[in-house]
Amino acid sequence: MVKKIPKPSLARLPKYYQVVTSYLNRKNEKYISSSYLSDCLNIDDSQIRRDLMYIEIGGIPRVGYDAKELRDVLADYLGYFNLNEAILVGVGNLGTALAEYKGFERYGLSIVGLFDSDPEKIGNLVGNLKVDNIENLEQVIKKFNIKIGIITTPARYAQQIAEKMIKANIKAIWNFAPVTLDIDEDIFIQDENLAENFSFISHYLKETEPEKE
Amino acid sequence: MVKKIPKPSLARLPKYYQVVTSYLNRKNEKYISSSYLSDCLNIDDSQIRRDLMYIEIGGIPRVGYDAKELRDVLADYLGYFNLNEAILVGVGNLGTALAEYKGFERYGLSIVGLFDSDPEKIGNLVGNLKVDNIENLEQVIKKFNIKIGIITTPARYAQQIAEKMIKANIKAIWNFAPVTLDIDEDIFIQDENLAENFSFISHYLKETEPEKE
DNA sequence: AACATTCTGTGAATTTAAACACAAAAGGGG
DNA sequence: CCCCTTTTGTGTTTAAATTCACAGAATGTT
Repeated sequence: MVKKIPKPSLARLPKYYQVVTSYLNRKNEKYISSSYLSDCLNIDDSQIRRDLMYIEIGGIPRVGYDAKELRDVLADYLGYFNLNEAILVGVGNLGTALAEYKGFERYGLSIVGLFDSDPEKIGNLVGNLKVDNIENLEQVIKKFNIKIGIITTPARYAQQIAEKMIKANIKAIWNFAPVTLDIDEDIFIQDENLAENFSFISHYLKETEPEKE
Repeated sequence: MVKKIPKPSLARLPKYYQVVTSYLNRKNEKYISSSYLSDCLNIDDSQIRRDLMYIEIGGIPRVGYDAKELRDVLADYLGYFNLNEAILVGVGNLGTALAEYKGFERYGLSIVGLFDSDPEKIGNLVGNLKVDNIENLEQVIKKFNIKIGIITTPARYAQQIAEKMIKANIKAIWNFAPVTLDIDEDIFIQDENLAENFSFISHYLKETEPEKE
């Protein structure tokens, strides 16, 4: 068996996908080289070749990788060709933005249900979906065999929502609430913490501009 | 001079901040230990102690770290006490969500200007800010000496917006557009690519459920 | 058809990060 | 006041990721 792809390599694959896609849109070239990708992304070229060996694609020496094939192999490997239906809990600003965002479609993500506990919101139309009562969450997940749950609630509700999702047999959670979910089951959790990422900027600015003492 | 903090360590600090903050809100304890943090976050306890040595805080053997002090040292180190004013370009769904999001305040981030090129949007009120014409971007950045630019435009505009920001002497860019910005200047770029992060989920689901062949 | 060039694929070396392991410090209990 | 337990701080080890370096393949050129 082939060695499992390391996490950092997996994290780079979507970047390759992005570059090769835009390359195909802009240029009329059949092949793309690791050095081109390297220039676009500031990633060592041997690193790129090594990453591409994990997914099963071969390049041609002196020529490069078949660009269309590379794009499709990446898309397949990353699961973009699969239909990934998700439900979202917490129809605030962020939840609404995600629900209405069109950019996910090409990655196979389709948000098919919205839930909230606020009576003011239940029944409202967001995008082309009606906000459903959180009470119905488990039932809907089970009925439609939904695999992905997106949590955009305030932090204090996230844990209990996650537990409900898991009880309904969800497989992966995309968590935008700023808490670390405490989960025993073998569920895939992807945490997305905007404030956390802002810290990099905040710290950088503090480092570079020590205005006071 | 003390050794520079490694990127992975820096990335963990906001998590410590989050845990110690909630710890202080919930419990009435003066001290917090690395093993407690370790349990909450699933991070090796010696790793945590090593991380905390980069910021200048000392713990007490057999007792732990002073929780309030830890929280404040983290906040200071991460720049949360600084006022970080930012302008945002691209008032779509995501831009609106970020502009209206209250959660950034406690990290010192304040969005003080919104810009768009769409005449339909210019003049609209989003949160308590009026959307300004993109033409005025450079002028406003310079006038108020803004350090942070947030890009939530479609991918194809991101590069040119970034260049305008840089011309106006911005210091850091938080880029939500799914492109790699090509920048020579010594500017801090923080890329935020939701679709990219969704790939982890997508790939996981594909791995665990090989439905077809 | 020999040669130069350019790109892939991959062992080997290097660098970086994480985990282990334990001495030393602090405090509590008998 | 001595021993036991807990927790920090850190030298050392292990593991992982990245980079180096180069053989070998494909192609163009003279």
